[in-house]
Amino acid sequence: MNVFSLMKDRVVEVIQSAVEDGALPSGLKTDAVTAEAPRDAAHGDVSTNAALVLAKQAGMKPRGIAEILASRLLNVDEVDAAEVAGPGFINLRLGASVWHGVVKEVLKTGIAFGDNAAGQQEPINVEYVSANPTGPLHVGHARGAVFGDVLAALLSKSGYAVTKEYYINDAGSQVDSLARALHLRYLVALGKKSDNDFAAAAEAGDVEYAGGYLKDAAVKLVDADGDKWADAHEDEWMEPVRTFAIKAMMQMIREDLAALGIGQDLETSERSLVESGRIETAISDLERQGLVYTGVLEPPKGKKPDDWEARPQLLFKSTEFGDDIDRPFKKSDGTWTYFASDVAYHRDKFDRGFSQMIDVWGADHGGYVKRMQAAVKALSNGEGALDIKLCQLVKIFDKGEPVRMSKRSGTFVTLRDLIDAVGKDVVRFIMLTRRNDAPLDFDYAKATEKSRENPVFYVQYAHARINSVFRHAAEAFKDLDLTDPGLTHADLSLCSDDAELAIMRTVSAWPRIVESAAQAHEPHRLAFYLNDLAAELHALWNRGNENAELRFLLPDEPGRSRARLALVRSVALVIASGLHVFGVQPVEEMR
RNA sequence: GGACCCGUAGCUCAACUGGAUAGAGCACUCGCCUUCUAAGCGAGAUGUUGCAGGUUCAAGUCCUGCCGGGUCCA
Repeated sequence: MNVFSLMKDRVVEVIQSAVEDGALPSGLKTDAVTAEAPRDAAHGDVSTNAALVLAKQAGMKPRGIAEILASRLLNVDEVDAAEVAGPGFINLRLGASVWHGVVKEVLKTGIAFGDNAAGQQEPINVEYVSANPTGPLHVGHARGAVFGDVLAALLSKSGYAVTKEYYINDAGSQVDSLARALHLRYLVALGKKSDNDFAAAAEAGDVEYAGGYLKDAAVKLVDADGDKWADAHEDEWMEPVRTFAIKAMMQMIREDLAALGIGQDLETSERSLVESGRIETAISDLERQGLVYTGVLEPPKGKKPDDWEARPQLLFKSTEFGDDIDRPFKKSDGTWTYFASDVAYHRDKFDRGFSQMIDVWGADHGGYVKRMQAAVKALSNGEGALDIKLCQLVKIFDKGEPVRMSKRSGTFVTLRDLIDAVGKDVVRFIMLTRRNDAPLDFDYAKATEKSRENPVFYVQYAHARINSVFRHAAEAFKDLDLTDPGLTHADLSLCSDDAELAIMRTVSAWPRIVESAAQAHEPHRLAFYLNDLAAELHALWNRGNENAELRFLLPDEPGRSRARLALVRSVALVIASGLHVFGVQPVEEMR
C-alpha cells in the first residue's frame, strides 16, 4: 500500500462529494492534486495542495476551499487531524494504526514491498552498455551498465514488462580494425611474426587495438583454424577472422558483465540489421513521409575543419522534430552512417512492440540525443517515446589521488580491475550514489572504508545490526515466534516513542520512492532513501545506549520487545528490498 | 561559432519533475561505550541556490539573456 496515493484518492473523493453537495462548483479538474510528505514533520504526515490547485477553477479563495475540504477530510477513517496552513495547504495527520498496518504489510510481503502496478505491464525496452565489441569493458562502461541494469529492475518493480537489451556495433570499420589486430596476433601465435613485429606495427599506428587481450583469442583462432589464414589475402580472411574476433570479444564482455551481476535479455546485432536490409526499409519509410532528401549542409559555424567541403548528401529532416540541423544518412563513400543504422535499430525495437524505449549512453554521445529522438518520433508516427539517459564520467581516485588513465598507453582501469579491487556489490552501489547526469568520483579507499562516509557500508551495517538483534532475541526469547508471519501479531501500539513512529513513516514512504524513481528514471533516489533509512535505524539503536527503556530487547517485556522486533524487521526488509533492486546482497553480519 | 549537461553551506552532494522556514555527510567544537557491534549516535555554526529579468497563489526546479566548468560537433 502506498499511503500517499491512498490519501490522494481520499482527497479527490472528498472533492467530489463536496461538488455533489454544492459546496464546490462542478467541473473541477483534479489532475494536479497531490498528496505528499511535507519536508517539515511539523506539517503533519501528508500534505495536499488541492485547495491551491482548485482555487482559480472554482473562483474561490484557496483558504476558503481548504476549510471546506479540511472539515470533510476529518471524517475520513485514516485521518486524525486536518488543518489548513500557509497559503492553503491542508496538512493531514494520520492515525497510528495506518503506520502499524504498513509495518505488518511489510512483514507479509517481504522484499516485494514497494512493488506497484504503475507500469501496467506495458513493454519497455532498456538498452544499455552496448559497448563496441573491440575490447574489455572499462570503468566508463561500468556506470552505464549498473545504471541501466538497476533502472530495469526498478521498472520491473513498478509493473513494467522490461526487456534488457545490448546493441552490438559489429558493422562499422572498427570491427575491421579489430580483425586486422587479431590477424596480426594470430601470426605471432603461429610464430610467423614476433612480438617485436607486433609492437612495431602498434607503434607505427598500423594496429588500432594493441591491448594484450587479443592474445588469448589468437591462440583460440589457431586452435580452431590452424594456419589456414596465415598466407591468405585479407579479402579471404577478413570475414571469418572478424566474425571470430567479434564472437570472442562479446564472450569477454558477457563475462565482464556477469562479474557485475548483469545478464541482458537480448543482443541485437547491427550487422544483422544491415544484412537483412532493414536500413533500406526504415529509410524508405521515412522517404514516403517526405522526411528524406538530398541536400547540402551548411559548414559548421566558427572554426572550419580543414577537410570540410560542401557536397550533396542524403539527409533526414530532423529539424522538423526539434533538431538543430538535418542529419546525414550516408557517408561520402556511399555507406550508411551510424545514424542510419541506429534509426533502423530503433524502428526495429518499435516494431517489436516497444513504444517506450530508454537508451543509456555515455555523456560523450550527448550531441546525438536530439536526432535520435527526432528519428523515433518520425518512425513511430509520434507514438514512440525514447528517453535517453546520459551517464557522466567516472573519475577513479585512490585515497584522494586521481588514478591516471590513458587509452593510448593502455593504462585505463578495466571493469575487472574495479571489481577485483572493491567487489561487485560495492561497485554497483557506489555507481548509484550520484545522479546519472552528474560526474562521479570513485575512490577505491573510500569505497571499502568502514565508516559513515561510505554509503554501502552504512546501509549494510544497518541491515547487519538488525540481524544481530534477532540473533540475540532468539536467545533471550526462546518461546517467541520471531518469524515474519509470527511478528505480524505483535502489538505495535507498544511502539509509541516518537522516533519509532518516525521510522514507521519512513518505511511507509518506500512505495512512493520506488514509484517516483521509476517514473523519473532515476534509480539514485533509492540510494539516498536507503541512506536516510539506515541513519534513522542507527539513531534509534543508539538511543538504547542512553535510555535502556528504548532498547529493542527488554528481557522483562516480551510484548514490547516483539513489537520493536516487528518494527526493525520491517526496516531490514525495506533495506533488503532496495538492495534487491540494486542487485546487491544484504549482509547478515559485519566482519 | 553552435548544441547538450552542470553551477546549491568552506568541501562532496540531496531536494519527492512547481510547494511551506533549501537539507545530509565531511571538516570544526563539545558530549555519549559495565549495554543488542562506538565500524555508531547526539548537540552547536554554516546560504542573495553563478548573475539579471520573466511566467504564477507558489521558482533551486519552468522560460529568456549573460557568466563560469565539462562534453561533443559530416
